[in-house]
Amino acid sequence: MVDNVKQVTLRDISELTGFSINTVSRALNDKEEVREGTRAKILAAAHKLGYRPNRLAKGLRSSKTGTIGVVVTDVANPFFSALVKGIARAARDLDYSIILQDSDEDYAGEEEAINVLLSEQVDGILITPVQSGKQTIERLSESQFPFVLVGRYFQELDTNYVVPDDYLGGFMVTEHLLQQGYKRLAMVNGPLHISSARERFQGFSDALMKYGVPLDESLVVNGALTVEEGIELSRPILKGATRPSAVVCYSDFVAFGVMQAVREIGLSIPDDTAVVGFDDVRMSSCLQVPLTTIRSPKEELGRQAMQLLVDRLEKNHNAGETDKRKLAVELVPRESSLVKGK
Amino acid sequence: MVDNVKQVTLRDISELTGFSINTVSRALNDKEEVREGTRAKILAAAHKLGYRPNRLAKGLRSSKTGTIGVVVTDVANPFFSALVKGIARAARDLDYSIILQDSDEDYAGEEEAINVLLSEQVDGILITPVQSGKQTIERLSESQFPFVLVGRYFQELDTNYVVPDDYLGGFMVTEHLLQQGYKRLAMVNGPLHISSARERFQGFSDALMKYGVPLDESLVVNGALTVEEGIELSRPILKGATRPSAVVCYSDFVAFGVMQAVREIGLSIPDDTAVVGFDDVRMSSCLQVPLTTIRSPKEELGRQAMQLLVDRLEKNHNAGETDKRKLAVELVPRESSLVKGK
DNA sequence: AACGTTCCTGGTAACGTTACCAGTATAGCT
DNA sequence: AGCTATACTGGTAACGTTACCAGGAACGTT
Repeated sequence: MVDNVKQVTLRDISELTGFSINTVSRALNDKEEVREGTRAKILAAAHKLGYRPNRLAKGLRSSKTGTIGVVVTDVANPFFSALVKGIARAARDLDYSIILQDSDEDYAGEEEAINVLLSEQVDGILITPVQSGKQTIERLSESQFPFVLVGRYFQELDTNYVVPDDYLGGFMVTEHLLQQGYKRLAMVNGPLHISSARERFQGFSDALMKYGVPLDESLVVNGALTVEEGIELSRPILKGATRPSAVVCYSDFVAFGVMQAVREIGLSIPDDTAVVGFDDVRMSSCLQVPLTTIRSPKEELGRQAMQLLVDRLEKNHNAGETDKRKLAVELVPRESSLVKGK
Repeated sequence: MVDNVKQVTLRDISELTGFSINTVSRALNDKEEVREGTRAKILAAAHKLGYRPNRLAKGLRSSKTGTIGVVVTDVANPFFSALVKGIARAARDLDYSIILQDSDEDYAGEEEAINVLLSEQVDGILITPVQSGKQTIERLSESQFPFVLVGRYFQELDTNYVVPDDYLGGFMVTEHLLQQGYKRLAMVNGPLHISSARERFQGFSDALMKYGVPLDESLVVNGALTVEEGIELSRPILKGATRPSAVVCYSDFVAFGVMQAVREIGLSIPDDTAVVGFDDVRMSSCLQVPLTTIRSPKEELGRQAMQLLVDRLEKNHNAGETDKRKLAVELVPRESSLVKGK
């Protein structure tokens, strides 16, 4: 029940029941050394008054706030909002609160966000790093402050992280195209400072190698994050001399842009040009030509990251070693890459 | 800079500079009664030590935490994540933090979320109410706790709110269809306990009346929120005896579902059946047949709600009267409702 | 020179909670 | 009955901050 809102304190319960504040505190925190009858009376009084512990005071005294800071690069992006959803769910289950910060894919913003979170005395931080710099994360790491990277990581840094297996994803989707018979593969990739962009490219290129198909560097472009960038960056490739028969995109968003560019030129999907994405955003299956993509377990990434962080905080669970997780991804073949008649 | 992470206190600065804790506090809070030289020394020391105020202690003492609670029904929904984005941006600008809770479109979840937020001593709450019950909000209202409803509101409750003009949106999009020559209009609406569903329907029905088109109740169905529900609920209507020539949907999501159902039956959009949505989610323009929709100013809703709340908190700005805002929406006509040759 | 005024600074207490230690009462033992 | 052990309870201090009041120095005024 959302009872009255003014602060009810241990003191009020103490006065109502006649027990000291100490006893009241112990009773409410399930400490053992309280007589059952006493505890019952106190609990009843607490309920009656609508007692709600003051987490500030609790946090100040015990230096555990039960609050986790979360920094994402863009909440409005469905990938990250799904991640946040997973984090929020896990937080509720584990009885933590989350303070959300949006870095807007900006390095200074990330730094500022972390500072605010530290000022808020959060117990730990979950962060999808911007990755245009790594000092911030390095500092956090050196300071021993508990944090977990989610969705992106630094290969060269020894930190906890929970990410999708982007390399394998890149490999799988490329192999899929090759098996479908597509030969001239292009890639409209994200900015290379982002780990997932690098890994997906690596998978892409390794798959080509495995199938003996040479990598045509003129068909690879980097830096696309949005629909618009997908359109802009794919145009030159699609209009170039050696038109690709299939385009691997950094994300579903970018794929939407590429699809638009393809149609703009008058080509059809998938007959003239196959397009594949990454993430499996909700809408990708709703397109008239549904998008082939790699499904990453978005909510699960958030859930596991949260769980990992809390485990570290509460159990001090092998605090020495870092925990690095790459979650399995899944190829979701749809029409945008299916050869007619197959 | 993300400096070292261990807590630096006023005490540390006090010891380093030789001034008392009080003076240090005053200097850092820009109080007037501190000599300039003193202030400079203190600021320098604070910077050197990497001082970061402890917001718990600050909040405990001053009963202002600089933290706002945010409750949404589903962060993973692009409409709400855009809203959160706006809130997060405004929060950063206004120097507030936000604690995010996801009620999962569940009434008990909402109640729980609010209780947690109160326990966190937030200064105020922004909430998109679930609306399957209103007691929670009523209690909040009675208790005088500062809060603002965002995106949804209760017509019968006198509270602050910032919502899109759903009535007008429903009216505009319906009028648009009628002007395009569509006559047999269906509506796949959301659950009627949600204010926006009721208002959009009202706009729909008033527009029909204005144009002298009778409302066919067999073409109206309620309760759709997701893509799947859009598919399921529209099927009977589309397969019914009196097939509609156009379908007004509760949201873009629902419209995606309806579009799928339409194609499934073998009809084409917009020639056989026009489909229009609501919200203008990012992807709606990327479809092969781009979706006509009503654009609601999602980030702006969040921004204004935050601004309103903070104004109330800080300026105690006409605390008596509630502030009710309906933001303008915009018709975005696209192919999914454009008659050939027009 | 004595006085009030202004400006700056420090001391003390408090916000609500919990940790630690000390105290009291009861029970169990000889 | 007297003793120790046990079970429960209360007192005090502290977390880091700010509000309030008081004190002291420096200055100008008469």
